[in-house]
Amino acid sequence: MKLTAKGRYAVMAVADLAAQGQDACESLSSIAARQGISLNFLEQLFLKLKRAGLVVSVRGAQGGYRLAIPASTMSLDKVIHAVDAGAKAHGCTPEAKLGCTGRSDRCLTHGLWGALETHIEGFLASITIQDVIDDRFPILEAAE
Amino acid sequence: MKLTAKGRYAVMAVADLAAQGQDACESLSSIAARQGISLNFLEQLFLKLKRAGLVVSVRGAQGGYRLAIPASTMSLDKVIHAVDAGAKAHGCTPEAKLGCTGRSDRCLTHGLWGALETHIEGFLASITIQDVIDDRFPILEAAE
DNA sequence: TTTAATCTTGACTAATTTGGTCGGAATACT
DNA sequence: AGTATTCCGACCAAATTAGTCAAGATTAAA
Repeated sequence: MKLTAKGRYAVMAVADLAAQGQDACESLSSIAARQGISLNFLEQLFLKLKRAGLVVSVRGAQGGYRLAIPASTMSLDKVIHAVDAGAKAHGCTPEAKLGCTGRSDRCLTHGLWGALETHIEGFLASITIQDVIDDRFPILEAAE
Repeated sequence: MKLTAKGRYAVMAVADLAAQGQDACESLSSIAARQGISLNFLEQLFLKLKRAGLVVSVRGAQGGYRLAIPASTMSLDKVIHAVDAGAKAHGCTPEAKLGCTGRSDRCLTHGLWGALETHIEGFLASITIQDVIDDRFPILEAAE
């Protein structure tokens, strides 16, 4: 799970699309204009979002994109995973356990990073695009 | 808050040091040997850890590093912040709110990334080096 | 049937970050 | 004096990021 600007832009763009109405069909150019994101960059993002089945495209003139599932069931981790696909899990957990067992007698942080990953993912999974539109975050303890 | 290999190495190294005993004075070469980390790289990390007041150095022959505070009070976020200093906060919260207000009528993800950051930080703050040594993680729900 | 709007796709790139090395001082113990 | 160690900045290669460009496919409208 990476938390990059790309993921943030994707969330912004999807939220913008959803804010136009549940079944609104919006062109990328209008989203780009509203959110101040480059059109070409948006295309890149929505291509991945489409492949992930989060949005559907309407081709041709007057075309655009539409949500494939309701905003209230579209969790943030889905959106972020879609655009940051192939994100290598950090930590020593991937298949080969690189430099973990075998080198030192015991990798002290082996399970830790996995637990952290799980934690973050759980948090993002608990928030939906609808929550973002409504400015409502489930657990916002001490955030400014 | 960045979660990079550098931060993980730092946690590993500090945990290794702490595992040698609360007031043990260990040279970086022995830690490097045990953990399979390059000596030069470790120096870089411990320099920052020292500046952050987490460890104290003993120069000269037979010198090394020692914990500056008990392992049971050294939380992971302190360690990670120390080595990943200057980490730019991601999101639109830094000073100028780049491309946030003023461009679109409202930034939909403004508070969100801050909340996420807070959340991760809280998680890391709840775990201490002692916990890592004891292989005990506060809340390990579904992690392998 | 044109035409124009729009999506689709992959290749490319400039800048930044990451993880790490090198070489040399400074310092302190023996 | 000699040696082990920390200190510290410069440097570097590879990966990643964020983003551009160009060309093509598809469809709606005129």
